Amino acid sequence: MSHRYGDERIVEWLRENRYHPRSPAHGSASCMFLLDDLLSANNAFREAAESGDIVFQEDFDVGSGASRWNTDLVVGPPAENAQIEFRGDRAIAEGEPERVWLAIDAKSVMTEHGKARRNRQRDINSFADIMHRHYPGAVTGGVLLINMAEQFRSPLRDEGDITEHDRIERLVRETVEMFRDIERANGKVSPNVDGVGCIVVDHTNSDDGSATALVEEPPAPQTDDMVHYREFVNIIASVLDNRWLTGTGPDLDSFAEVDLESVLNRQIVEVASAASTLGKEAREQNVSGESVDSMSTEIGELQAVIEEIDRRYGEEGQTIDGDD
DNA sequence: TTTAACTTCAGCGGTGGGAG
DNA sequence: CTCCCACCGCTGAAGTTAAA
Repeated sequence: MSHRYGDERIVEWLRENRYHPRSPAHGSASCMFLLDDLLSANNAFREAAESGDIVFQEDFDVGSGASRWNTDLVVGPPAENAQIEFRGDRAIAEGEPERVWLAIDAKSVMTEHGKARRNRQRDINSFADIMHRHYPGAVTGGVLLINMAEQFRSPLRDEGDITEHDRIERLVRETVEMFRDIERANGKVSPNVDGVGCIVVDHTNSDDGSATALVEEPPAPQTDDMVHYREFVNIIASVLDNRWLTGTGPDLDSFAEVDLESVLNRQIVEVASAASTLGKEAREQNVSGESVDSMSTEIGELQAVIEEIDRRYGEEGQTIDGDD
């Protein structure tokens, strides 16, 4: 049996459930489908999940005050005393993560596209920013459900008040472009989002819900587009793999076996993470020796990685062609 | 168990600025 | 002037958690 992707499954969900804008149910469904897609797309991710090295949690709270964010889905290594539970036939257990390796926010633009898309764009940017402030190396992604039906029955409007979307094709094309244009991290550790996937559907939300369909022809993203849902799955899986799952960390003995660039990136994440903890303690004027030690250790390991890169590929270690 | 209090969410509409 | 559209913050039902 071949894997069924989240874009098809969310359409089926819309057929079988009543969409309500005030409910987080559709967002939650999207996230679980994406989780299944990632488990299917990447062996290292699935193996880590099956062995319980990583767990997922929905509605995960990050930060406090103005930089508070409730994240739809996070994945990371489990906390020390976490209750871990495998449920159904999903290959990953649910539980409290110690750190965040992956964070996903699901959003939808079903009607009033012109206004809603701006709001969702802000949401995605601010989500990625806040997430990275608390978990510097977190891989972040947004799943966007975009409606292309010409008519839409909003449960928030009066009975019989059906919204007519004139020029819906243009609206959807511009909405997709807007999410494509959001700045990407491109595999680097950055405050930007790593990927955004747009799922375009035709959903009137009236009683004949059977009409709901996945839109695959333009203006829906095409297969090579980075906002195409399946491309998005690949991007997220790949960054996740490179940053957290490949190699064994900055262990000098294993340098020969792994890609030094991913070791370097990963160690920078460790330094940033330690700096985040130390900085917070400094702000609260309550610095622990443990945090200072940890910061020093991580910087030392970063130094070791840099030296190894220099030793292997630096000017001293190889014949330089030509003159200067 | 039921009920109440709280949080979250996409979308609604008032508003103001710019174009015609 | 009028018309249009983007911006911004508020809304209120669904869902969740806590209380009774």
